[in-house]
Amino acid sequence: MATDEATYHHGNLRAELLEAGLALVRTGGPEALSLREATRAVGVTPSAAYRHFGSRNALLAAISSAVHDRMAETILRHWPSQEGRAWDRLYAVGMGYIEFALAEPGWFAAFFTEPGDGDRSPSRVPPPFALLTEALDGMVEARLLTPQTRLGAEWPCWSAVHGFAQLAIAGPLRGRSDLELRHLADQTVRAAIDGVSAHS
Amino acid sequence: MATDEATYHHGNLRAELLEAGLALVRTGGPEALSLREATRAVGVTPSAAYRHFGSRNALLAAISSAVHDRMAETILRHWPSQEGRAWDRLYAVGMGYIEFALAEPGWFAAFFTEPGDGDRSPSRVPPPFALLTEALDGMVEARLLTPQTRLGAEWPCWSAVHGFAQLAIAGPLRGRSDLELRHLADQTVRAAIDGVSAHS
DNA sequence: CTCAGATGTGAACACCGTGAACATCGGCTA
DNA sequence: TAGCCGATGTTCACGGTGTTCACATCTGAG
Repeated sequence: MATDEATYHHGNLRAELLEAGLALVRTGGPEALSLREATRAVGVTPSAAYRHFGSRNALLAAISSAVHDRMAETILRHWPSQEGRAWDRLYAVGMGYIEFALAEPGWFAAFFTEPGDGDRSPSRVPPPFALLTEALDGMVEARLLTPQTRLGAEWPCWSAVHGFAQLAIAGPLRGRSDLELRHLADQTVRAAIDGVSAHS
Repeated sequence: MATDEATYHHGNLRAELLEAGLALVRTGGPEALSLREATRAVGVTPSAAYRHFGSRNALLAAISSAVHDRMAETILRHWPSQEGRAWDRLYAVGMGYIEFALAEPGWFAAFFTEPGDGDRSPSRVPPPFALLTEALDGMVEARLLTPQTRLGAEWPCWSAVHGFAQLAIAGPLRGRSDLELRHLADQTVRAAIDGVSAHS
């Protein structure tokens, strides 16, 4: 629909601001999010944003939440469908996490945003985390993990993939070829899985 | 001394700006670094900073580099002195990394800063990384790692500790008690070491 | 049909990074 | 020793930012 209807009331400003913000963050990371530019993009005054978000940080938090959802969708797209592939599922969660981060570095940089001041949305468990716990539970069912080693296994796993993404995007691994990054990611995810199941 | 930063003419603005910047970043992270506030703190005009740093980002890069040095010092303080403690050394590197991050979250947030525009300082290998490679080489000498598994082992290790720090500072682990964090850090570092040495 | 609440506007404030022209001062050379 | 040149710091200005507050406008419930 063409957007030249000059109504005083915009209609769904909140959704469009979120979308404009997502576009800004996508290309430039969280630093590139500008309230003024986002409002400019949707043809509205800067102050209008404050009817829907308590602050720039609140908008950023909403963006971060939307990014979590998109990552979960990406991971689910690579989700092994058959039963009895517990190891493959855990591997897919790890590699999916990293692939999303490499494909959308700007979004990934906004992954952890502290709620801050004017944020009203309830902080929830990030969807990718839910997939990780599910995959780890599957490892126990498949007897690849004991209930003992299962305890707290989320954190070594999440740490490994999140850290790798950070190293590859902003750290000393930046600039390496996609092929090399994919190989190192594979090594890292395997090491993480081996690490949590070492004494099983 | 080959150090050129000492007293060109009058004061040592460069060093004092760096120190003021370190203080700013320490409490508020990289976002809190303000060229104007740093110059204000040392009693100088904003533009004066541009005689020593090409841009705000260049100052931030210098700060980041200084933070790397401080972390390396922290790690070295926990360095097992005796020979033949290869595993302990690797463990100490990992735990030292995490402890520094938890103790100085503001500094740690500035850890990876892309050089950007007006930055002239040569990008070097971060000192903590040098300690990691040294510790891993020690693992090979102690036959706890094969030359085969040694290849690229830096990345799973660094990923794990860096990711854990991120999760604990800005991510879903924020707010957990120090005791719990220390326990999870221990678990994560052990898993990382087990992971890289799984098939040795 | 009315009017109260939700939504968007306009102007203003206090910051910020950055650049250009100008002032100052110390060390090297003649 | 005189004098200049380059390094250092200042002054002023520009355009950008988040945020607030009083005001204008629209919309839906009674």
